[in-house]
Amino acid sequence: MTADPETKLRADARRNRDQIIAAAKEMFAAQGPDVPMEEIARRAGVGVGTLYRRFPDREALIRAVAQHNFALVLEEARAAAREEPSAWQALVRLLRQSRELRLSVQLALVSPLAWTILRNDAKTQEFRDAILDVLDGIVRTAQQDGTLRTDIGTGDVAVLVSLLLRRIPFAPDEDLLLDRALTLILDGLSARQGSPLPGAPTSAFDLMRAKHSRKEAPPGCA
Amino acid sequence: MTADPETKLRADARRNRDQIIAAAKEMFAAQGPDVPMEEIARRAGVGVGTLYRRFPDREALIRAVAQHNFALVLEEARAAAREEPSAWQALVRLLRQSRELRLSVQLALVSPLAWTILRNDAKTQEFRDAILDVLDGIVRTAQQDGTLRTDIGTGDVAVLVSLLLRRIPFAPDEDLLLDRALTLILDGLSARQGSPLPGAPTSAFDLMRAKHSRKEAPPGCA
Amino acid sequence: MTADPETKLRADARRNRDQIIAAAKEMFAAQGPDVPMEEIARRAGVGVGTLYRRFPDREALIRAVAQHNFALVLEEARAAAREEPSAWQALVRLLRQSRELRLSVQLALVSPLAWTILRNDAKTQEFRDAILDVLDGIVRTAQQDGTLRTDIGTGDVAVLVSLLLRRIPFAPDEDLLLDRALTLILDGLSARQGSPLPGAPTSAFDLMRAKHSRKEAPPGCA
Amino acid sequence: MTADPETKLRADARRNRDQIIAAAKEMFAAQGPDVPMEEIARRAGVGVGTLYRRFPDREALIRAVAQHNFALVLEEARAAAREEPSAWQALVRLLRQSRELRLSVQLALVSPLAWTILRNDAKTQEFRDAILDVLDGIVRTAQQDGTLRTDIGTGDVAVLVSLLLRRIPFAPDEDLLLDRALTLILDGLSARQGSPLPGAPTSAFDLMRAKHSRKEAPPGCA
DNA sequence: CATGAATGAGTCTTCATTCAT
DNA sequence: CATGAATGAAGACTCATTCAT
Repeated sequence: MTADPETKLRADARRNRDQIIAAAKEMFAAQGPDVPMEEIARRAGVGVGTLYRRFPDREALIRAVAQHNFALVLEEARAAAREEPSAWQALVRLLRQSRELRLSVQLALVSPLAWTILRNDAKTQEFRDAILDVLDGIVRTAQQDGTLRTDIGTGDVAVLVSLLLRRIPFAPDEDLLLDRALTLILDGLSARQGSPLPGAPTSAFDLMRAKHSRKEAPPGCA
Repeated sequence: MTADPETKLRADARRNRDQIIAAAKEMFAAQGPDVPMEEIARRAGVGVGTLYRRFPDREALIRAVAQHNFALVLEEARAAAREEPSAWQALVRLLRQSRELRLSVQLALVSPLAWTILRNDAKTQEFRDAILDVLDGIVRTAQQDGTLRTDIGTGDVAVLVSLLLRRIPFAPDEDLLLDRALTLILDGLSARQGSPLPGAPTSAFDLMRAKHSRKEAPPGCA
Repeated sequence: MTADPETKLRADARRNRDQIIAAAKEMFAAQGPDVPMEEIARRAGVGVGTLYRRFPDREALIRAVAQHNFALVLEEARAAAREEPSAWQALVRLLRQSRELRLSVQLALVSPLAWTILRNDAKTQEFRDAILDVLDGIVRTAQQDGTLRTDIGTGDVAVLVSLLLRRIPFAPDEDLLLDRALTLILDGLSARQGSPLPGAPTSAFDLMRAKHSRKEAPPGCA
Repeated sequence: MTADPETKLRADARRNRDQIIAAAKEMFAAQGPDVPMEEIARRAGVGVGTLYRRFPDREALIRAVAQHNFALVLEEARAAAREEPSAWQALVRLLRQSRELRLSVQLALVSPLAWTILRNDAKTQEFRDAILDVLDGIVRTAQQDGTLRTDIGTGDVAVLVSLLLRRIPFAPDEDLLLDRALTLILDGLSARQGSPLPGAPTSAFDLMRAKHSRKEAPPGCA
């Protein structure tokens, strides 16, 4: 639909671009978003010059990596909605898959720098909204099916997703731990029960609202 | 009970030390653990030299801030265990309070650098273990009271705590959202119900195990 | 025959490298081995960055300068051995030339820092040994010719060489003074006479032995 | 004769002063004249404040250490002249002793910084001249005795002394090596023989001349 | 007076970005 | 168009010196 930079590139140039994004993704994951540009270039097997030709500065690279990741998540979400027999199962898969995407996504969430950059990036927001859209469909259907509590909204689910994307400090066997946490959370989501929740169901729109307050630093920034 | 470096310091030196930690805490929170040392010094109202006299390098400062924060959390946990009428309520308070400590704690969790530093810091580990100890008492009591699921362990609860310590990307009204998430999670923890969980209850000890594998980089590091 | 780092460099890079070494040599001589890197860079007509690209730190630069100098001395020694009609004359020329190399060599001998660095540098040791080798040939021949005392060894001569490499404090007309000292010393070396010497002739090997005790600080270090 | 700062000091203050000079002498010898002032203070067992009360800055400390050392050398020279049966033997002892004073003196000769400071220090010059004076007496007498070559002057001897004050780079068994070198040099000095020397005998005055060109940087300085 | 805390200027070193080859 | 060399600004850290306790 959109993706200009991905089209119209000579084969080799295209390959370079992909290698750079892959390299950056790994290094961002491992060392945070301030790894030296030169190291990214080296890992990608190109010179710095080439990197800079493709991405004019670090911000552009961060944006590109984030978009790339969000696109994968969106793909996954659509596949879940499409392929799973029930909305609840789609939800389960989504939460679980998201966790698997953790390693590639979290990079973008980790640093206040990246945070600010992405908050102001239109394309990233579009992806996010598209993902929320898909999630919204799943949530509503699950609630109609009677499998999901009706006192919650898509936003609430999104929040839980985002929590599950993080690393656990110092933990051995992180995967199993997160798997168990996921199950506990799903139990909290199921229709069977109900502590009263504070506030009103948080809609997808509530989260999208965020984009109206562009240019803001993350809360807590000086 | 308290650490050595905190005692036996001339009055003014002591005050400086405190101001530096406070300043670092805020700036780490706002900008991540790589804010210029000079800015921290400025915010603390001292010269860089003073900062370096007290903390020989950035690592030492990060450690000090982390220890300071963990001490607060431990204090809170003990207060909750002591003052609340039931273990369940202690647990609820703990989860909620921890969330309030979020801003000060997360700083330490955010960067791969900080991660590695703290993973290898003995004093930090001691604090963590002490906190897990308190939590362990609460969890066992709540399970005996029949308010907490018995197929989970202290470690599982700790994981949920740590998840709730994070920021939510792009979210407006973060506090309300996390409050709702907390409630959902508590519902998942309550004794009323039970999806089968993968693995066995994760004990406090399971998490403490981590300390045996010192010196390791965070998983994902190259 | 020549070192690796000197080859395969783009023409301009190579020129820069040479200029940096020349500049460092002069400034080390004039101000000691702790002149600001930036001044060296300025004198070489490059930015600091360039200097650091070529020599990762001060130590590397010191090593490079020392190797460069030792290579010159070795060249000189070989020329003397090759071109002079007698071994004695080669010896005289060597002692005299060495004195001329004083300005460039002494820099490396002056500071405890440089001392330690070079003592642990393999390439520097190789050069030193090669020089001793040439000297050894000259010494033995001169002794067979009956022009050089036979109760001394190559090491003894080397010691005298190294003494003549130094500056004389506060002296006006340093060159003439050293020239006279050199003559006096040569008189002491000539076969004509002989006070008994303490110990046995010091061989080249005796000096090379030093390399077995690597990593040692200069005698006198705390 | 002169020494004001050494008089009129309370006993403890005096002891402090001595300890500081001793500490500085050792550290200058071991690490060069730019060791941190604080380390000198620590080794002397006093606070920096005390050090600075006694010596307003590094230069003053360097001067004090140098004067202290020169005073020792002067003492030695006088003792040699007074106690030895012949001038030649006094000369031998002087050269040998000087070598023993090496460790304490060389510190002052090592760095271009110290060099410049001392060259401009009147008291240091006085000491040097007094030493040359004593040496001059010895030299003249030895020449009259017919034991010392007459084509050399006191300055020539002084140059040889100063050469023997240095360290030998990388050498094992430095002491024996210098002992042998000393003997060779003495052989060059003895009256028995005579290569023609360049220039004229260098008098003590020739060396003293240096003080007329105050404020000059060491030859070779930028 | 002694002490050691505070200050800040001075260096080293790194890295984003530009540009010649 | 790719490369990697050059640049210089920015930040870490040290240490001489001053000054409050």
